[in-house]
Amino acid sequence: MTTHGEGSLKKVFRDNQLKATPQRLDVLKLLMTCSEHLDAEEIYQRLLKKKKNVSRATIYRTLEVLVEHDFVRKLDFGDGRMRYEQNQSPDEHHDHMVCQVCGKVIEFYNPKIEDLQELVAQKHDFVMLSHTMHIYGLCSECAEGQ
Amino acid sequence: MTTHGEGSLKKVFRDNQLKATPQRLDVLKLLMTCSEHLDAEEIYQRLLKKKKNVSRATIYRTLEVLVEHDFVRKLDFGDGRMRYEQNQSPDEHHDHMVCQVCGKVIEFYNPKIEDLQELVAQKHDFVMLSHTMHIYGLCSECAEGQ
DNA sequence: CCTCCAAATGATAATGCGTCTCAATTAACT
DNA sequence: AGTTAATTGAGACGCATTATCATTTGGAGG
Ligand SMILES: [Mn+2]
Ligand SMILES: [Mn+2]
Ligand SMILES: [Zn+2]
Ligand SMILES: [Zn+2]
Repeated sequence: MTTHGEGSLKKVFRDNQLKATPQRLDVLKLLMTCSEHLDAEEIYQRLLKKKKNVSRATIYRTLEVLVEHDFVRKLDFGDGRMRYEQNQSPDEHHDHMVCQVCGKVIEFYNPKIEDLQELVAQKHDFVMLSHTMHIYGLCSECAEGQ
Repeated sequence: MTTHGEGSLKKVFRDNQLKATPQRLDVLKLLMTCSEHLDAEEIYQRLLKKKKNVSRATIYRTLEVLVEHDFVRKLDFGDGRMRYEQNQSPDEHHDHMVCQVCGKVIEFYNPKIEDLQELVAQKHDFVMLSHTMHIYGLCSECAEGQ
């Protein structure tokens, strides 16, 4: 949970030969101070509310750049649009549980599953570069109300 | 690996109050005799080649019906289109490994992972209704050629 | 500061998968 | 065979995302 000053954020871009534009800084700052899993439109709307006008095209382009450089993870929960979350550190991986009623997202990390995934891949002479694991169902609150 | 006669396929639809139209039978027969993971366009093209002209709209509608009734599984490998595969039996689940170079799909089933997924869900008071697990990387052939 | 230019932006057109509409057709029951 | 509600085909439409291109701008160099 490091606090990110303005300069620190600019460094993120400049260290990668990218211009530190106000639009990029706005998008990155929003994601760094948000624990939710936002889609592009939600990012656009939240910035609007803060009088930060960034075009949708630029939001998509910035997200692409941030994903390429591993500052952001792009997630597909199967509802037709991609979601984005900060990627605190490249080694801090987690998977997701998504409630099909209220949309709540629960994050989890299970080292045993991670190890087994690697084993399964090896068994098939497959080089695992990434994986996705999504559990869909009902969160405790939504299961309660039947 | 049961062989499916024409009558057997018609039964699939009629048992569910659905008309056994030639278009639906064509789509179902193709999927039942195919071990690949086809998208809607590929299904359309393969039927065309066999002089079975089924409109794209009907293919989508038929797939929707087949998925609803658990004869077919709809898969999302994250490349922007859905893929479909026969669902031999409702209890015979498997997950997928996808080569990011050649697109090859390897199917696998790991009971330990399945059990752990259930445990993780329970730990969060989450009712798991389904899950997806995709391993992305390089198949043995593509890893070989560097 | 001032200049310069490749990189970035915004507006909007284009793409692509998938769904919807609606008139015409047809499966299946009597 | 006649009836009718379900299904089909053709094309319009929706929506998230990407591409285009004229305009703007970050930041290096002077
Ligand atoms: Mn997350
Ligand atoms: Mn499969
Ligand atoms: Zn819920
Ligand atoms: Zn391969």
